[in-house]
Amino acid sequence: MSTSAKMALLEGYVLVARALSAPARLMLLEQLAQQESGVEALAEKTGLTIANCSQHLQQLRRAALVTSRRDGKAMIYRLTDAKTIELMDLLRVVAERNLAQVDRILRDIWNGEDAPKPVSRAELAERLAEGSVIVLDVRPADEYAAAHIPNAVNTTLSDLDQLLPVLATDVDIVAYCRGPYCIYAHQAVAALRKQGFQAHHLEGGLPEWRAEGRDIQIGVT
Amino acid sequence: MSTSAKMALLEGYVLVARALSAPARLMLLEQLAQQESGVEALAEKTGLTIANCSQHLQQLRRAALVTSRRDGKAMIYRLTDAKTIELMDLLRVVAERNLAQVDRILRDIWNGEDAPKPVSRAELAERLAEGSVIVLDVRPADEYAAAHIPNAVNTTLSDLDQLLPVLATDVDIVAYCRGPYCIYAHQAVAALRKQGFQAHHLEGGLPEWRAEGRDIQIGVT
DNA sequence: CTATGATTCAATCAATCACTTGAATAATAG
DNA sequence: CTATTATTCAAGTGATTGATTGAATCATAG
Repeated sequence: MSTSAKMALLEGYVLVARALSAPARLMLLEQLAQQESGVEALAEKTGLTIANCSQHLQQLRRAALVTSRRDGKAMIYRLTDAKTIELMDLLRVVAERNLAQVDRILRDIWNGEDAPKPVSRAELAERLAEGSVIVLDVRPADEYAAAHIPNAVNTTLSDLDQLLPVLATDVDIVAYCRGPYCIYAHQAVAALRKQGFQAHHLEGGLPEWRAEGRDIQIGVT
Repeated sequence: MSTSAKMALLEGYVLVARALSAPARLMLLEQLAQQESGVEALAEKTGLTIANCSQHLQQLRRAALVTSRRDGKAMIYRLTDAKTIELMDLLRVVAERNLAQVDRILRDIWNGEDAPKPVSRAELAERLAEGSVIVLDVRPADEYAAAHIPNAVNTTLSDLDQLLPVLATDVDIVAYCRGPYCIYAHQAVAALRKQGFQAHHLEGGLPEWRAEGRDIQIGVT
């Protein structure tokens, strides 16, 4: 019992770790951290086939990281526990601290310079109230439509160039995307800074902003 | 670049998650959280063959969770970063919160009752100073010999029965082992409570106690 | 009750993993 | 230099994983 209980526990931990050890599943979890979703929506967002997506979701469910409920003929998945987001975040931190491979990719985004310090949510809220900042939402249009920070301008990385001419050069820009796993905001900030803009990225993403109960503009579902 | 950079980052995170997804490697990390060690010592502690242990260690090194240095003809491995311990701990918490399978094993240890609240390190230190507590070190003898909490009594689970008759029934007992991954202390406390003793387990284990700079009795190396 | 549509299951294949065995490397003792 | 000891490498085996395809399930609409 002594050793076997320990092994059984370890196998439980391993089940969770295994669930996090496929890029497809990390993408699914990132997406589910935004909002609960059906299989088809998740498949489209992640670029997986529906059957494959379904199987990854079931693997996540086996590890109890997600739960599902039926809504008509659709199955809706959601995160079981917000702790999972913390776990993914810590996974990211450990990887970024230790893995040269990851560090290099992040450096590439910033063209060798150090990443600028992120803007805290409290600071952004304050500056939003003053109106002394432009907020950029670098997520797909449908996610922007569902919910966004008030007065945020929606753009994608590829459309950013078109937006450049109309942006004021003397006002700070704060970009955000989905959250810590999402690098759209980083890439947008890097591109903006290259053009001479005063750009920063928001700490975390929309889910974190929302979780703090901050002001939000909700669209039609 | 946009998508491929993201995929490359995800693969980095996956590398770390994969490193945590084998029981053997979790055992190795738990052991390395105690102290840096050579391959042979680790193999013996974990019950792995030396070659197998070496390969797991290299997998951990590939994920940059451990680093190695040479000492004479021995390779000494140690944790790269204390954050890894946090990551393992959070992995444990998520698994225990969500996985019925894990919860059941823990319940089995406590015979269906809820686990008693652990004793904080501050509280134990205070009561040690008063002398109003018996401390039980439920780790293998060699680890006890290397370092232990002052005045702690060393025992193993199998030897616990022999110790029972000599223990005072009117004094609280606090048991500890390696840390959060180690369930010896839990099992010892459960056994003691079954016999009517006032037993609790220490929050964390010896590494945590040590990390706080608390009093410790160090043996010969 | 039958048809429809969303999701899951089942079967398959290539790739990877954990483990074992035996040989190869590297540092020290004699 | 040679023998010894600690560790790693290399090759092989069985088991598991991720992805694909097509069939099967299940709740609702008609």
